[in-house]
Amino acid sequence: MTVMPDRVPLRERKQQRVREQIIKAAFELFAERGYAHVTVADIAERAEVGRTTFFRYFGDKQEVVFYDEQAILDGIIERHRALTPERPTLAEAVEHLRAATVAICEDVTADPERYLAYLRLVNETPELRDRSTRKFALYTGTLTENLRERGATDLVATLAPQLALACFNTAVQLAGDDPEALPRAVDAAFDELTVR
Amino acid sequence: MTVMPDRVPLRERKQQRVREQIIKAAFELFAERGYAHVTVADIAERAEVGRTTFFRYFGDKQEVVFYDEQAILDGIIERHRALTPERPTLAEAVEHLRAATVAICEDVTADPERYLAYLRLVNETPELRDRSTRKFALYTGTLTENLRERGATDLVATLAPQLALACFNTAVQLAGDDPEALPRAVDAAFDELTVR
DNA sequence: TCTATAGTGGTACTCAGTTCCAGATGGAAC
DNA sequence: GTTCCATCTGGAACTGAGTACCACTATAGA
Repeated sequence: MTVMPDRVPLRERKQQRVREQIIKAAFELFAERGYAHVTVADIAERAEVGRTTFFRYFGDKQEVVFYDEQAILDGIIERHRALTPERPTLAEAVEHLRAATVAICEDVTADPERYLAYLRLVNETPELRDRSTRKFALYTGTLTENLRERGATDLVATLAPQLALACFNTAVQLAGDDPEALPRAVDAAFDELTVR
Repeated sequence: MTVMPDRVPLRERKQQRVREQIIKAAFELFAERGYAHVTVADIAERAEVGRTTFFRYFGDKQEVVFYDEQAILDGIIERHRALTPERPTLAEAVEHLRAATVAICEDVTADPERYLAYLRLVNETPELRDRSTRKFALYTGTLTENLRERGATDLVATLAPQLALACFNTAVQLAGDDPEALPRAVDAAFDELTVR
């Protein structure tokens, strides 16, 4: 998934390994006992690192769940930045976000097993649901900045990502636990939307 | 604000007083030092109750911030339930939600001082932002149920509240710290939205 | 006035998250 | 290989949120 430049220092490879160990240990334990019944100490122990190290790699217990998603969505934002036209109307902005949103869905459901595990975990844990929406707010915020830089009006720049998010959330709900259905559901939601 | 039935038992009146004391103490302290630098023990002490009692009244430290909002928005949902037509199209559903959303804004900004204090508090505290969005998700969920009961399709029932929320969020961002501007901003956002 | 019941607050606990520090380790220079 | 520096590690000790338990008190109702 990540492209390795030649001559990766030993130190960085080691850190990468530790990060993966922690994520692996965490997801195993969450699957076994559920998020609430796993302590950070448990994760650290199974990953064979100190508790302190866990917090150095992931700011808090929740973050370990979202580490992957971060990378995927960063990529989407990058792609979106390149594609958005100058001074877009709301309709144009929404149309470009539709493409980006469908792309997100395809990335996210590329590994259906993992996606479902993630979905189950987040759905059954209120804290994680909260955090998940924080992530999304962060992305809409970044997309809004992109649109402003491209000369969109304040209203367009703010509203377009919010509408896209609304369609995405709707699609996630409607698709339920069928990853295959997600991209089509996104399209269906966007189809209902005709903006000025 | 709340209608008192005659013959309110002493016990209940006392509990009401305690609840108000806690809320008052909490908002005072948050204003003085910021959310993060106030402990639950501090709040309990100023409200002259035990720490245990705080947690009995409000499940956690965050909840005390949102106690009022809960009541206001419950009212809106009640109102919405009464007004929604049978088998609404997406356009109809959105139009009714526009009215409900404007009403929310008017209620919320009825006391501008309080609204601004609340806004500042939530904006500067990530945890509270998270929790706030959870509340909203709860409302969209309830509105979706209402719409389903009224015979709306799954897509309409799910999408309409999400779109309304998108407009609301957009309006809050655009209005910034000017409570007066909020209802107009909501209308402006909805005006951009033409649905099938 | 008496009694069942519900609310109160204190104590002690678990766990998340932070701070500090001493020791280990990789990288670079010689 | 040796030395030195910067960085990473994990342990210890701490704060604060949230929970469980329990003895005490005050209210409602007879």
